[in-house]
This record gives sequence, C-alpha cells and structure tokens, in this order.
Amino acid sequence: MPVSKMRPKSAVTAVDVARRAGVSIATVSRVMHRTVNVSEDVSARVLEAVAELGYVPHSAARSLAQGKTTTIGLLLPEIGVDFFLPMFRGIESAAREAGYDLLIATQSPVEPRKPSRCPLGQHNTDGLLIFTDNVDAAELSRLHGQGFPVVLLYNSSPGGLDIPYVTIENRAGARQVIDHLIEVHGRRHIALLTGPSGNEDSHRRELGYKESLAAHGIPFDPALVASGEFREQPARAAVERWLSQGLDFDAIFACDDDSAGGALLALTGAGKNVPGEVSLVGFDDTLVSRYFNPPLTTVHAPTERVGQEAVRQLVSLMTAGKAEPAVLLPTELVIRQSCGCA
Amino acid sequence: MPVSKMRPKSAVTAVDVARRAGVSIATVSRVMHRTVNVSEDVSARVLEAVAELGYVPHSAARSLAQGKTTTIGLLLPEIGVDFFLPMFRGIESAAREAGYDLLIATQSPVEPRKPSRCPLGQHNTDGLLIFTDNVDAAELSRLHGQGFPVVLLYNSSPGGLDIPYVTIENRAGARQVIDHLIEVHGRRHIALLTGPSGNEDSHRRELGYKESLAAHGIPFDPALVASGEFREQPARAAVERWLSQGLDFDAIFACDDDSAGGALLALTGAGKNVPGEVSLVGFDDTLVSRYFNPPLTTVHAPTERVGQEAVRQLVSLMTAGKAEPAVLLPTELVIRQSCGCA
DNA sequence: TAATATCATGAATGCGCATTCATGGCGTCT
DNA sequence: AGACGCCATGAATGCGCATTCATGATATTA
Repeated sequence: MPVSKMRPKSAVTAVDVARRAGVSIATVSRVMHRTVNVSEDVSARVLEAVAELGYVPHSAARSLAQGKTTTIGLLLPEIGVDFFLPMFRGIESAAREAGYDLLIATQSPVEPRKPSRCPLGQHNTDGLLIFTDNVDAAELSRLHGQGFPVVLLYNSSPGGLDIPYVTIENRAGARQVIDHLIEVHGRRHIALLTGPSGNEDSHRRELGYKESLAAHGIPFDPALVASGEFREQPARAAVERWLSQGLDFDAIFACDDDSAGGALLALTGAGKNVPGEVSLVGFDDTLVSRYFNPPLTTVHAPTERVGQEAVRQLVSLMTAGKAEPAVLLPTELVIRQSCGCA
Repeated sequence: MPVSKMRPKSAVTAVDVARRAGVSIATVSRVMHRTVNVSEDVSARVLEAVAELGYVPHSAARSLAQGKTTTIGLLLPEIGVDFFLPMFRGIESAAREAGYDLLIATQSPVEPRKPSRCPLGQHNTDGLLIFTDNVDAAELSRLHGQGFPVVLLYNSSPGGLDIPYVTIENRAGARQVIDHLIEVHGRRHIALLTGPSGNEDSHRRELGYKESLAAHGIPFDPALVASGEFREQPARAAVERWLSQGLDFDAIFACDDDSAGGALLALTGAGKNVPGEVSLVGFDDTLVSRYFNPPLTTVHAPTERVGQEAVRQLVSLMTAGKAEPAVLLPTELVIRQSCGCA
C-alpha cells in the first residue's frame, strides 16, 4: 500500500541527501551540525547534495529528536495595537539575533476558556514571553512550576511567583512629568486619568503622581481622579463629566496617550484652551502623540528595548537557567507643547 | 544510562495519560481527536486523566506523525511598521478562526543571503503568506513548484508564476482621488510622488493617475513625477527640489501617506498654503494621516481585509487545493481637508 | 611487526504521536 | 443455535531526525 493520504511525504529528507552523497543519514546529520569530525571530502559531498536537493531539515522532526524547538512564543491579549509595534521590533530583532523563531498567539481575555488549552507552551516553544493582564494565574503557576522559561512583559508576576519580568520605570516617569507640570508651569490642581483598575502600569504611574504631589506639598484629592481605561472614549467621557461638574483643575495627567487623546477632544470640545487654561500630558509616547494639536508632552516608554531585553532574559533563562528577577528600563520625558512649553 | 541531557523529557505524554486511564495510547489519541467510536466510559476516563495530568499533545510529534503542522507562516521584510498593524489583525483573526497558529518571520532584503535558508517553509508550516518585494523569485518558484501553498500579499507573483495573491484596487483608488482633485478642485497640474521603483502598488497607482489625467484631457508631464520612496524624508527632499526649481504644480498626489507627510513638511516649510495653494492627497489611510495639519485626504486601503482574505485563500489552497488567482479589494476615498474640501 | 589508540563512519534506537492492522467480544440474522 | 459481521480496543509501525553504539580503517607505539 502506498503512503497514506494523511501523510504527505515531505519534499526531501536526510535519507535522500544521504543516498545522493553516498553516506549514511548519521553523517548527514553530523555535517548539518558541523559538530564532530567529518572528513573533508565527505563533508563536501554532503553539502553539495544538500544544495542540489534543496534540503531543509524538517523542524518538527528535529524538535522531536532534540527535545527542543528553537522557537520563542509571544502571548498577547491582542495583536494590531500600535503600542505593540516597537515591542515587536525589539522582540523580533533580538530573537533573530539569538537564533530563535517567533511564534505569536493571542489569547483573548473574554474568551470562555475553551477546552483547547493555550496555543503556546512547552509543546511548541522553548520559552514564553507573556504580555497581559489576564493570563490565567493558575496556568502561569503551572508553567513556572514545571520549570518552563517564562518572562513577563510590562507586568510583574502575580501571587508570589518569582517570574522574571521586564518593564519600564513607570513611577519615576510619572513623577518626572508631574514635577514638570508643577515646577515649570506652576500647576497645582492636576487631575488624573488612570488606566483600567488593577492595571499595574497605571497603578505605578499613579504612585509617581502622588509622590510628586507630596514632594511639593500638594494634598492628594481623590475627586481629581477618574478612570480613562487607557482608551479614548472613556477618557473623553470622564473629562466631559469633570467639565460639566465644574471641577477645578488646571492640568490633566493621562496615564496613557490614548486617554490623553480623549481628554484633548473633551477639552477642545468644551472650548478650553490647551495648554493655556489646562495643561495636558500623557504617557507612552505613541506614534500619534506628536500629531496632537497641540503636540502632546508625554513620557517616552522604551518599548522596543523592553522587547529586546525580555528576549535576552528569556534566552538566558532557557540556556543558563537564570535571569534577572526584574528589569526596569528608564523612561524619558518628551516635552512638546500640550504642557505649556513653547 | 538515563535519558540523555540533550533530551529533556517532555512534561506529560500520551503514555502517562494512557497508563493513568488504563487504556492504550491509541485510545488516548482517538479520544483527543474525537474521531472514531470510543465507548462512553473509556472516553470519560481518558478525558479525566488528561485534565488531571494537564496533558497537552506535543505539537512537534503530532506534526511529524500527521505530516502537517496546522500553522501558517507569515513572511515579511520587517515587522514593526504601522502599515502592517491592520494586516496583522486580519491575519491573526482569520488564522485563529481557521484553527491555525501563526509563525512570523522577517527576511531582511539586504541580508547577504546567509547559508541558512528561509526560516519558514514546508518544514514548519502548512502554507505561507508572503509580503514582500524582495522574495527570492527562485525560492518562490521552488516552493510553488513543489506544490507548497503560498499566497502573496500586496503583490502579484513574479515571472509567470501563477501564485494567488490578494491586494487592493490600486489603480481604481488612485483614479478616484485624482478625479476628485480635477473635478472638485479644478487642479490640472498634479505632481506625482511615486514609491520605490519596481514597486507594484506604486506602479498601479501611477497607472490610475495617468488614466484620470487622460480621461480629463490633461497631458501627462514627466517633469511632474519624482520618487518619494514611500518614505518621509525622500519625499520631502523631492518636493523641496521641485519648489526650488520653481516647478509649476497645484496639487500633489503622494503614492502613500508617509511620503504625503514628507510633502507636507516641504510645502509648509516653504510657506505654501495647503490646500490653498497646493492640494495634497495620499494613499493608504495610515493611522497618522488624520492627524496631519490639515488632515490628509487619502485613499483608504482595506488592509485588515487583505489579511483576512489572504488567510482564507491560503486555507482554501491548503485544504481544497485551489484558490482565487487574484483577489482585489476595493478602496475607499477618504475626504479630509488637505485636498481643499471643508 | 604486533598490539593498541584514534578516528571516520554506518547501524540502530527512540523522541511522542497518529494510524493501520489484528483481536476479542458482542449482537444479529437465518 | 451456529456463523458471520461489527465495534471497541490494543499492538505495532513509521514520521524525520539526533544520537549512541559498534565497527572497520588508519595512525601510533613498543
């Protein structure tokens, strides 16, 4: 009986190469890995056969035999958000440099936990990069418990797990931009637009905000805080609410640029002059923030470096078994005009 | 001798499940695939064991045994360009829907053709999505010749190969926006900023441009054409050159939004009023185009749908063995203010 | 020159799984 | 009631490769 329909024979295998070169498959394998001693002429013959036949080792077979996949998995809540772009860039370049392939999957937070498990794991990757607020903590714990290499992006590990993570200096960045608002522009009634509740970045930025207030002897006023959800519309709605309430504020710190955009819409919609009457600052320095009118003063997040560094830590974890428990990358204040600077 | 260091035993295998459930691995496999008849109680026992042990089939092994990988490869010249974002979104969602994983790799065009072949291929994917001007035509031809499913994004296949592709209606879109410039704003000296030479999108957009001119009895003037390379700086330089030459034009059609941005910089830098003195239009409708000042009138490219459709065609090719030779998705004119409209 | 170490190479094994083939138990039909 | 067919299940095979073990050839030493 011929080969089953279910098993399409792969193009050209090591056997073909071996036959062509008149050697055994073991030798082919040895040549491919340039690992042990193979005589000069045999090696040349094999290489020639490889070239002529266009042989490419079957990676599934190689994975199976070696017990490793040389691919890194990236788990995201969603793809296609512009915030991720620089991160992709960093991850891709670092992974390529380290000789790993990249497998990307999204795990929708709302999804009703299908019976099919996480699409990424020990079965198809050697290590995982996880960006998310919503990884199942149990799942994480299971992976980590089994010694599977995982590095978290933009989030520290939940519940006492000591999973390495790399993120940015959220607190210090926020502190710096608020300091600027107070010291340079004399603002004292600074409203805060937070991210989704429970979001760690948002939380730390809020900490920086409070820290700056305290350092300048300005009391913290809970009335000046609302959630912008890291999205334009909710932020806009929140600011419109403030406006209609007649809340007294002379600046807004949006915990991310998207909500800063929403705030800007609300402000200009209500005829407020930015930055004349109200200073506006954001966080992240996304692509579009420089196009705001006025251009947004914000805190640059070194997202590309976060991606790179995360891959490096992961590779270190996979190969050496150890990684920095936490890497904090410095932010940078980007002064444009929405704060009041020329 | 114990298991070699090189072969870390995978967490839990079908054997473990089988033992636990008191059945054979064949039965475990059958249950996992809910394919053939398995008695109710046995199936339940197996499922229970699977749950208790946290069994996840090893995908490399499965690939090897089945001769397929259930993953789609995406080959790009680079990641991290905002143009790709909506495409990612479309590809990811369609792939997920069809039950495929997504493997992404970049193939730098400049790279000196390392001995290591293309990172994506028959060895680790069931089919390939390729976006690029710079795939090695020979490589493409080889893949296609071996019957490996490939779908091209935003480019038709080179050299007589009948590889399916999906792209947008470049010609019609360009035609439409030029018609608008002529008919609505009375422009007749429309300069053209092309993409890199050889770029197919750019070429077709140029065709639409000429078509519109011809339809309105306006002679084509080669002096009004320069390359913007699809990038901001070269475009800016090109327009500055025009300006210093005193070239007579009352509108610019940039073949993509990035070069439109460069043109805008050159124009406003020279004190030209846009759209008062010069109308400016672009192509693609990228994220930032609405933030230009004035907001850019452009042609919306349904990039997300391109991604989706490409996956659909690829899946069709992989499963049914056939796909549309070409899919052209309609564009849409996005009128903002840089053309002169209120 | 005989014995031994060294090296290049081939044969054989197993990675984890899907699949085919073989078998035993059961129901069904005449 | 006997023979046959069907169904559930287990045993065995192979996917393509890396790796280990065995072997024959060559170089080395006494």
